[in-house]
Amino acid sequence: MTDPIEDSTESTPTDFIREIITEDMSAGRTPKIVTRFPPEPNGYLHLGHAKSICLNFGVAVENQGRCNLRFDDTNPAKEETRYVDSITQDIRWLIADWADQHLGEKQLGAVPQSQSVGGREDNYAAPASSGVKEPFFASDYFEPLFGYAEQLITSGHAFVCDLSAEEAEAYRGTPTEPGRNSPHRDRSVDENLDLFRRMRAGEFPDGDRTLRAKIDMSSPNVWLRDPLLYRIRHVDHHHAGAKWSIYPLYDFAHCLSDYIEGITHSLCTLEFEVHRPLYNWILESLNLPRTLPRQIEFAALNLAYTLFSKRRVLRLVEEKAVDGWDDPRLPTLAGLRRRGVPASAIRDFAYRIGITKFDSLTEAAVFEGIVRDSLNASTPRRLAVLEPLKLVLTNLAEGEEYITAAPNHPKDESQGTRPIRLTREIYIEQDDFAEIPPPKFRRLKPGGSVRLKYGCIITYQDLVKDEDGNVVEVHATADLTTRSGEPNSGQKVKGTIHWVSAPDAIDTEVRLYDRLFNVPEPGTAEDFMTCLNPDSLRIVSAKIGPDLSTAQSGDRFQFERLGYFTVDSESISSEKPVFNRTITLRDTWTNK
RNA sequence: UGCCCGAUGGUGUAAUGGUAGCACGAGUGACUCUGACUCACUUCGUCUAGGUUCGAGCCCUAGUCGGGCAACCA
Repeated sequence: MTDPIEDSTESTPTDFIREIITEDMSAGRTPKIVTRFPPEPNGYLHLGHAKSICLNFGVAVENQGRCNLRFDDTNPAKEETRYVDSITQDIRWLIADWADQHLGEKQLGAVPQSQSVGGREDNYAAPASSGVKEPFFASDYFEPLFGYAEQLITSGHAFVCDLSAEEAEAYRGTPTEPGRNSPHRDRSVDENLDLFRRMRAGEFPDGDRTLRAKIDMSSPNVWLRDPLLYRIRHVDHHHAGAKWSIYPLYDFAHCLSDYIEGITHSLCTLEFEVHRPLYNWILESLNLPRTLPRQIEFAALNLAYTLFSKRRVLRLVEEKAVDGWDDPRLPTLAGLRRRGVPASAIRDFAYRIGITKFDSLTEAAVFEGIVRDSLNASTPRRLAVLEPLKLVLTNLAEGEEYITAAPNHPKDESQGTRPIRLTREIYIEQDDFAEIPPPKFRRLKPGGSVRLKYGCIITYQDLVKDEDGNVVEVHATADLTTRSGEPNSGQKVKGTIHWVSAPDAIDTEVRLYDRLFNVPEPGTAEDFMTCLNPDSLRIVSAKIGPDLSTAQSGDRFQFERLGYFTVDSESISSEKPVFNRTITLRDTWTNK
């Protein structure tokens, strides 16, 4: 395989971030591009993360660089190992065979090495080139981070503050009013150092003291008003263990984690824009020997009819609106995978939407169109009937049968054919018959004819109703001379419908997924739980043939005229495959 | 009533002082043993007002509208 990017259906995108990076490269500001994807292990990855992953890995691939996977795990109260595992798995699935060789990981168990750069001590977390690897963890940097905090104290850039959370908030002022200096702001370096070390030693209870940067309480940017650097938390850490009773906050940990890993471009979403001066302030206050990373912000993804926020998705899970984090209706990577969406479709989508600083709302049709495109090219075709109606071909005898070789793909002959058996009794889709048809109805109706896909042309004869007046059976006659290979096979009729032979038919569960919300922006509603689409999941008992009954977990098919379906990965224990509908075919008829 | 950021067809984006283009959607038609795919055609845009310039979507000023920021979250 050549450059994997060239194998994508999309050409390499250009955007303002890639322009900056290209310029930094050509100006010689950095010999190699290193980016990072820094998830917090407190939830599942979703489509919004995929945009960031594809940006960070894309930039790395295009510049022969590297993208580190780093867990931003500085808040042990909210983070869990199970999320570390799911995130790692999701990323590997998304980037495998595309950017995998650009994934930066470290040697299992490695911690940053102290090295001397230009006579100054430095900490560097090197990527592993071979051996057993694992992702990077911000929590592996707690020791050097502590050292950097001591340096900040020593140089008069940080102090220990005894204010409670409520007091600190009151001292901070408001966006329009300046804050006031903490009464502890002018402690001596020695006292600060002593207090900070005792914080680490666990001498004080949670919330008793904090380490704060000493910047400017009257800054118009509230993030520069002596922001917190460390807080006391007597909790064990899922990765670092029971060693710590103080934990660094995002602003302190993130910029230094970037630095320690040699990140050149730290790409994040727009809400961190106002943090950038602090990001730079911390790094510039430390007299670090290597080139400093540069933070650049871009707009997060918003997709119509869906929600990304972890808090909200968690509520959907907890209140059982969906069936877990990998529910196929969720925009989580795990959910999309289970839904049958290929990783390549998600990558194409990430490229297609572009990178800007404009807070946009992407139409659902963009994503859906790309999923259809990616599935259309090579997904094998099958016939399946979702809501069966019995049809009897009255001119065929019981036991009479005709076998046709049906192509597995209309444009890819290399996929070969499979046998299809036409018999006296078959099932057709309820929607494909109308006793009183609407205008331009091209399916079976009284007095009309249609073609059975891969079968022959049939002509309506009569119907059978139950006592409630529902059509329970349709009778028709088959013109066997119109079968493939027969003299009249070229005969035209207005419609073609799909069907399954009754003796061959097996009942199996098919889950028809639709959008979870019925409003474009559920996140802006008073309560998004009131916007749930009651029909987001419909379970039907469908008729499938023998060519589908042995399908394996993860297999994908197009059920002709219906959509794309995949075998549910969580239902493998049952003898028959359970199918999830990935997406319908484009439909230019139903809405007319 | 502070600071930061943004604004190009219905939507997402490109044009980096020199012809406003692409994709998706929508509409119409062709084709069709999938009302799919494919193909053809059509529709539709630079937030406002000034300024600089031979020339402004792009640069400057002011305004309007939208987003973000005052967690011991990230």
